[in-house]
Amino acid sequence: MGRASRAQAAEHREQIVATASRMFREQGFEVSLAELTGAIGLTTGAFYRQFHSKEALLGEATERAFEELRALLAGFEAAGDGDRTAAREALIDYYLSPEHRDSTGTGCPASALSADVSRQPAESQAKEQYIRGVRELAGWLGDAAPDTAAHPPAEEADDPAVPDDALATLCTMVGALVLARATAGSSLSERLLATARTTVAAPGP
Amino acid sequence: MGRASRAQAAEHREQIVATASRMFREQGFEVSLAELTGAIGLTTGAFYRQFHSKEALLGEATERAFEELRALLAGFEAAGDGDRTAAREALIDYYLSPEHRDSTGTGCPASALSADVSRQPAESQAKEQYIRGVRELAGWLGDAAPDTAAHPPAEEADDPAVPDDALATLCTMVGALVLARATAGSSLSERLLATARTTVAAPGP
DNA sequence: TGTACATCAGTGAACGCGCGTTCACTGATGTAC
DNA sequence: TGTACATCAGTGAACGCGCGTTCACTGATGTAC
Repeated sequence: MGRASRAQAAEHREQIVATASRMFREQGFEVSLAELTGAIGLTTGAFYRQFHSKEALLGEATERAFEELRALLAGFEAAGDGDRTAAREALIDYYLSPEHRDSTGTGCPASALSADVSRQPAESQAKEQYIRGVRELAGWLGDAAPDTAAHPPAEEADDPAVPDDALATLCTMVGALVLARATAGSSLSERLLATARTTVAAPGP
Repeated sequence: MGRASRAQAAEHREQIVATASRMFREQGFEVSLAELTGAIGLTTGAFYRQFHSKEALLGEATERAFEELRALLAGFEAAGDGDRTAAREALIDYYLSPEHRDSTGTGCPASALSADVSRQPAESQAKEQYIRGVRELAGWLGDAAPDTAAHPPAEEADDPAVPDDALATLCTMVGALVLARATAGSSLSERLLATARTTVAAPGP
């Protein structure tokens, strides 16, 4: 191929992170560099011109996946035009849909990467990015919650931006999605999604 | 070593399944046969005297993990001495404890194996065993639910043994556990467990 | 109960393969004049 | 604006290694008489 231009090299780096972010969510962190770089027409040698190691990519790809989620949330906010309750409901409808269940690669990394991140060492970039991303997602759910006035004052909690009911809602959403994916093909899968939708649509007492 | 007796061979098979059931939950299905058999003092050659392939082990190990869960549930029932509400509360206390979070290998396979099972083909033994196990766990939660009288008649649902509120409770429990594991080491982790415990202890409206 | 022999659980080395990583090389890109 | 040359993104082959699986072999176990 000869030497690519700086703009092309930057674009290749971008493609590697974007593709890794998608393939890691679909198939886990064990996707090989050959498969990853092959998907965008490069060889593994090119990878090492851009990254120090595969491990370095895990962190960047995790960060990228949560950036895509952030853009999705912003889209729901924009569509709601200031109505945060509507934005929250739009997210929930998407999150607990069969479409989201069946498109892991472009879906929520809090669900898709949970097992891979659990097996990463405590100091890893992937884990740090994951925790930051989950905190942000829970915070968004809290900001958008219908009963915002009921939230305790910020200084009472460890994670001031995240009220308890938002955490509980996130647990139900993530649990429903990971269970629906693992049971896909059985009647349980759709029921899990539908039941969770009903549960989180109306916040508990 | 020479030839082992039939009883020893059966015991070795038993050990392989039990060890796989634990290691797969801890590290995923990608644990190597060398590491697995090495953990009980055998070589990979011995494995193939007992199993047709690694894939065959995935199904048996998944089944075994859910058998261990069934024994745990039976233990809670026995301890409750007929009080199923107490048994349900005991399971929830265990399920959403830091101890359960930190002992994936001996913990609930519905949470520990969800990602691995999601990536298995639809017809795989592992997936079939997983679905059966999740249905049983949800059914147990439904049987033990405090408001049993409120359940709809059996013929209305796809999975007659599993009422909706048991599915919702299971989603919250599994979501809390997988998120707590992925965020272990951060303050979010304990909060997820504690919040989920409060949420599922008192069933919603 | 003892002996002769077939069985077969487990060993250990080999197989082809794909992994992450490295590196000499290529040749278009970017720069200095 | 043109020319000479240094830079460096990407190639492709190689590296050591571990993977799942196979198989000739060992020798204690199980069985037939």
